[in-house]
Amino acid sequence: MPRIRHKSLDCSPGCVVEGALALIGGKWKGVVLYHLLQEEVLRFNEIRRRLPNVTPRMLTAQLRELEADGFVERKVYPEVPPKVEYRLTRHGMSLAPVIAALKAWGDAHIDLEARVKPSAKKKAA
Amino acid sequence: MPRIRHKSLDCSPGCVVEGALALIGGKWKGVVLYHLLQEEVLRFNEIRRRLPNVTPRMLTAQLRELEADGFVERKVYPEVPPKVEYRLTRHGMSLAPVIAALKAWGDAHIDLEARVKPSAKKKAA
DNA sequence: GCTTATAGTACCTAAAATGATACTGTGAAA
DNA sequence: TTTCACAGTATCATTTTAGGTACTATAAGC
Repeated sequence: MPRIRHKSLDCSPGCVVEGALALIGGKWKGVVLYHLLQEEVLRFNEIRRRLPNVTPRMLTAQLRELEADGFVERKVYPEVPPKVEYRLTRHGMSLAPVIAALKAWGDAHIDLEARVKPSAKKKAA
Repeated sequence: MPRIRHKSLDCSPGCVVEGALALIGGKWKGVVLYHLLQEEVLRFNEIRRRLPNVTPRMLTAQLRELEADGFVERKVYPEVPPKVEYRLTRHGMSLAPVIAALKAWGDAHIDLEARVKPSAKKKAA
């Protein structure tokens, strides 16, 4: 997904829309937020199991960005084997209506069986 | 923004969230949709003027994708100089609650003066 | 005759974002 | 003793996305 990173956000008033999208627009951020909204607390591999196609590299990256943006909190237990819990911060929870709107729209308009979206132009194999 | 394009969307139920994000996650799609929701009809250069930093190349690309995804309708008038109108389709209008949620969240949580977002890691110049 | 506006296109490049694969150290379970 | 799970890293390559600049045709306005 395109990270939106204009130096100047001078496309007001609509640009907060872009700004919001930039924050949750990582390839897996939406689902991660969704699951954390559902489950309160999840460990790294618990999230991973819910996202069958994510690589640990990507999941780490997405979680770190969500953490940097203040949406999730990462709690490391000094145990062996390692134990790390992820949960939403208050700021992260404020995204609930956004995620809910996306979910509602998706449920109503996305056909999961048709696994390829129109604009995903793929050359005829 | 990362286009989401897994071959199999088997991360249900949360993955419609990703699916939805993939559709509106182009760098300028959010703002374009926002403005079209506000104004009903806009011509190419009218949109362009509302997005000070967009290049015609990018704007065309975003509009074409929105069109391919069935969100906007492109109406060409066979005139000279050219006249092309863009407006939302019914499908595009169904995104209204999503855009509204993004806008509301952004208005509440994004500081437009602080032009750089936390996760936009930029090396100290 | 020159400039402007319209709605783009073409070509090239740079910068992100994503992906594949292999690997780490430790303790417990088999 | 070998294997497993945990929570990641490291390294590499590929794919996408975005941006820059220049250019098109035509008619109207000056």
